[in-house]
Amino acid sequence: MTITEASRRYGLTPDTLRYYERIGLIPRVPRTPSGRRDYDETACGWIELMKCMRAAGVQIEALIEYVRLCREPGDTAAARREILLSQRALLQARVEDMQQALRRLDHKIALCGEKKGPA
Amino acid sequence: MTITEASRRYGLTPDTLRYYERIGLIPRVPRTPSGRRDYDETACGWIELMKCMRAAGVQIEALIEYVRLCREPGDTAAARREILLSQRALLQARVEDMQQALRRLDHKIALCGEKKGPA
DNA sequence: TGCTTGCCTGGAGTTTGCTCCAAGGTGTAT
DNA sequence: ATACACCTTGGAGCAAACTCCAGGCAAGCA
Repeated sequence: MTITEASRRYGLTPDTLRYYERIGLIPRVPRTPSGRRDYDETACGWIELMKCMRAAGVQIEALIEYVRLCREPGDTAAARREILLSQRALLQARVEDMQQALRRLDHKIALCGEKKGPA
Repeated sequence: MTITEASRRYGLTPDTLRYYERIGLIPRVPRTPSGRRDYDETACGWIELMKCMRAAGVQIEALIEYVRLCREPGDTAAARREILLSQRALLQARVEDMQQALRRLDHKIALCGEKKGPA
């Protein structure tokens, strides 16, 4: 699969896919003999995972470290688990912030015409 | 209340408070005769609201427009309601993205040692 | 009166995460 | 064979949201 096909499949631009690979957010994608990227199922799986994580706002640095650990030989399960747990906690906290803001918005929507202050 | 006191109260830096005022994210804060900011309850209310909204990732541009409508004379309730509703929808969508990522993280945490791929 | 600390403004610098561009190679169709 | 579309890399440019800084005023105090 070419970079343009992969970009359409996941709704990311070719530039973004090249950028993700360059910074190590996804592992190196296999190339054709002439040097062009040829996305296979594994490469697509990484894109899909990272699209999901980035849409949720997970820190790129943590994801890069996770990918690095996946490529490293030996048992990196504990270190990877650590990253996943810490990012899970951050995400959970952000969901709670957002739910608080949602309640607040609902409140303001309900009494919208009544006053113009911050309350 | 001085800017430093207000910044401590809300966990934002004085620079950030000045920045928020400069761009219109909060209305102009009253000054002492010598020109220093003197945060009253209304100003604090705005800070608290914006801290909540920004922590949730609500777009600054939308918030600035909301503040502008609050200061404008006349009935701006409908326009303000529109902003609140659209930002509510965006927030809701982002919460769902994050919950999807949370489920995915939980899945990966559960089978962490098993393999090193994206799945 | 001078020292230190805090605040003011306008503007420049930083970080993150893309996004665009130039120069050049490749592959297919006419 | 020669357009033309698509791909490559390295590097520059950009927008958002701060964050920092210089130069200067003001307030409390030894």
